[in-house]
Amino acid sequence: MQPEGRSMRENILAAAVQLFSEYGYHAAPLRDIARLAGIQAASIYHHYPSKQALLVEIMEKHMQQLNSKLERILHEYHDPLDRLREAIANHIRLHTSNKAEFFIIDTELRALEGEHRTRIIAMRDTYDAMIQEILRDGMERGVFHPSDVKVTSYAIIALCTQVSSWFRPGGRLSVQQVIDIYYQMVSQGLVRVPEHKDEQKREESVRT
Amino acid sequence: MQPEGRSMRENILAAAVQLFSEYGYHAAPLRDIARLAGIQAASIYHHYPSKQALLVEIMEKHMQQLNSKLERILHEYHDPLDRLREAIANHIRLHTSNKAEFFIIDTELRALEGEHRTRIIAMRDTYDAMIQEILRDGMERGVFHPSDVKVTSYAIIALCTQVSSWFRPGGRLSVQQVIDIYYQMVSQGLVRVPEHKDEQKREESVRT
DNA sequence: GTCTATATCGGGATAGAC
DNA sequence: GTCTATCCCGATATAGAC
Repeated sequence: MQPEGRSMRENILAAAVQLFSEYGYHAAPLRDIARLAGIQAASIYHHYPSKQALLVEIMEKHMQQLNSKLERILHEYHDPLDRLREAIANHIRLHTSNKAEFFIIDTELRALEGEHRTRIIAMRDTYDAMIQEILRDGMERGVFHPSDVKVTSYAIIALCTQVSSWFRPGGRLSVQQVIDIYYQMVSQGLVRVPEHKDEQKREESVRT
Repeated sequence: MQPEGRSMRENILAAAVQLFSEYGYHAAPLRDIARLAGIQAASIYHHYPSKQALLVEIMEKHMQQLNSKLERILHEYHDPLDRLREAIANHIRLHTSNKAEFFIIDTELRALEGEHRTRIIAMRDTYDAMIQEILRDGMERGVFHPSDVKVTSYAIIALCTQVSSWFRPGGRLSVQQVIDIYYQMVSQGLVRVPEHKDEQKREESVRT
């Protein structure tokens, strides 16, 4: 079932990714992972010390990638709009090219035990902090509307993250189209403004 | 541990809500639920036929509430902006007043078996369809920017749903403040527009 | 490096007394 | 309506042969 060019270690991890994302960590039996990889359950222990180790390896690898790519974007770009667009694009690209892996990251944090949990959550917090830095800087420079930085960052991340739950490669929309739609929405919002009233208007309370 | 005014049936459900949301459905042992409710595991079966039944009852009850409230909003309001604001408010109000329950709905759909799964997913699809109707109508009437209705609906729902994962009652922000921030963001977006250029501009491709 | 066989445990669920 | 005792199964993980 698995391509032959991969090592058994990789085969096992790929099988774990598939089953963890499909049934969840606790509901995916090691025996099934083994069967998908074409070996017996006991043989997994030659490559990994535990089931938990599979989960940790999946999460760590891809969180690291997400973080390091965003870090590079922050160094390369300095205009808040560029940063925002590139951050959204980065998030969506990874969440679509590695759908299953990021779906696991976003749904199985609870399944991590002790140390591992603390470490992965710290990585996620680092990511959050970088997004918040983009927003804070953009607001200070008057490019973004003033607004609650933390809440806004959660909102943007939630938005782009969820892509991994409905996106189908080769489906109706290309990755780039999804990126464009989301960037449009985050930056401009839904509402069309037919005439240009005093822009202070939006600073007032939303509810009349 | 549980208030005395509730029936044991309710006690058990409340315990299940707490543990399912904290550890996940599969990781929450029935014995622990029983202990939280102050009885033995076997006694649960006098009130519920199975562990699965607890999950189904939690999900069905609150999805029904979410749907019926949105349905009423669609009947009461006809202006797209009112509808959007009320839909967001409804979603966020329920997701904050019943944090744990909706967190379960949003993370444990996979844990539903057979029939139940189909039924709950159908309820969710009904909800999606109502949100999409608000968007479609608003775009047709020129109140919203033209954009992909499905993707936009997923985005809004993802945004408002995630509130249940970080919101703390009695925390820094009130429910109404969160609603205002989110409505602001969905309707207006992040980017401040200092001068009012030709509004057709936004219809063009985002990437130069 | 993979196998078969098995240890060990904890899970959901049931039986039947009170 | 709740209890104790227990069934039965499937889970992760280990031992040791090949």
